Amino acid sequence: MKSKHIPRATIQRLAVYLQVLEALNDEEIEVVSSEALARACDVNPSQIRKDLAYFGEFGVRGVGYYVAKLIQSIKVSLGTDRIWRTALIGVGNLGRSLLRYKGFPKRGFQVVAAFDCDPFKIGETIAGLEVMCPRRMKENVKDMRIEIGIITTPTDRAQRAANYLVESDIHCILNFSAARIHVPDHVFVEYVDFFHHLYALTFKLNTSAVQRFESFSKN
Amino acid sequence: MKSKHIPRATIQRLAVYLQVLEALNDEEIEVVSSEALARACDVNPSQIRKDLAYFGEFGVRGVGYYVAKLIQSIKVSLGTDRIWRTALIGVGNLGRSLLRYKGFPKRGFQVVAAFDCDPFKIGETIAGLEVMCPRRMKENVKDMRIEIGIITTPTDRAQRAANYLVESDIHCILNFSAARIHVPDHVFVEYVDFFHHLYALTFKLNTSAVQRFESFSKN
DNA sequence: GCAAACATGTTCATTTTTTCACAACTCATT
DNA sequence: AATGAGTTGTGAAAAAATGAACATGTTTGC
Repeated sequence: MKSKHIPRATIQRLAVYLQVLEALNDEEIEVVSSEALARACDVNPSQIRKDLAYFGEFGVRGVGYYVAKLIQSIKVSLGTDRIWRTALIGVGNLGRSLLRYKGFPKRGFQVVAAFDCDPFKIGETIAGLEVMCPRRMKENVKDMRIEIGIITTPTDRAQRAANYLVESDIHCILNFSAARIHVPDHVFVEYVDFFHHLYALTFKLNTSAVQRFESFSKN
Repeated sequence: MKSKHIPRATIQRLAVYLQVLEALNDEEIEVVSSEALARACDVNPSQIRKDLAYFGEFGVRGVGYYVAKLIQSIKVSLGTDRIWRTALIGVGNLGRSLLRYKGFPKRGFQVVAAFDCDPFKIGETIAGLEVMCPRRMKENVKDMRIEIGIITTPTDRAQRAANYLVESDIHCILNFSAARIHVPDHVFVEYVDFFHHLYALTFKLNTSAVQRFESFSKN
């Protein structure tokens, strides 16, 4: 395997494989073929083999993939074979929900600090974390070894939150707000918005409705 | 423009364009060029022009795109120039948060029914909706003209929820649970999991760390 | 020990997506 | 009216992703 650029789509699929493999593991299934895994993930078997080949040779010819080992290999490939320490900025409804969410550690993450610029929220304790002023972010990021920032502010506060994060030397941002944010080149930003998925659905509904209409008109 | 298959990536980008355009509209900017929009969305200008060309000719040569008109055109293209009626299944933490979330109408959606199989939850009223038993789903879907189902159950209940939806003649499912669900071919499913985005970040962090290490070793 | 069945890793052809480059068109200015 | 600067829509080229095919390796059964 030679080092090469890895498609973003591959990373997304790896996340899916991981989820399906965890389910297989829970069912105490020990070995899986690319074909069986492909059926479960609704992709092409070669696709899976190729995706995995970017990172190494994890399977056994004539046998398949050992589920537990493959899970571990994918976690290493994605970088989630350890716990990443994150900070959350913006303690509104969404922020509070995330702070109270128990599922982070299982997926390789931990929220270790919460920030909000609202003086009424600063000092409040949520899920064991004291809400802090963003002005104190830089020192906290350093002291607490925070590597990822999660923005859950309202749209109009997102850029300021991003600025605080960048000034605190964080290069990785997960942005739940509706704002596009501008950061230096070396900073990675991922945008989360479940409406995008709803749009994908309405688009399909729409076009399939149009198709039905058109074939109806022709007859 | 001839009718052709439209890439999924195009749909996702349209959603981004829409968000940026709404922001421009709020700033009362009336006209935008593909180049300016491209900068804001961090994509290639021709990409934008081509994405839009799938659906029609929305711009004016020598001028650019009229923001308000383009917003409307994209909404029509995505099918969100109206309100879609959705039902939510699974009234846990996430389900409750979504039911209480005020932002649906602005994005073209409305949650008009909530289901849960827990007898202690049935009858409870959340955000003005009475939680109902999934066994009553089919009649409700018909009566209330529900077109999209949103699954917010625990992982092990997701498939059953999907079955209820399919039996109720719903062809569109947004699945927030961690389970892959199996449905007939004519049913569309979209999966929402923000950890996938975190994985994309840790992957990049990991590889850029490796690269730094490797170039350090060489010197 | 050998053959048959199985399944991976990888190459190669195909398909899809992105980017480039430019003709076509608009508008402001002279 | 003509010129020039600006911008779209689109065909062609380039790049990237996908899928099929097969050589390579493993296991089972006889």
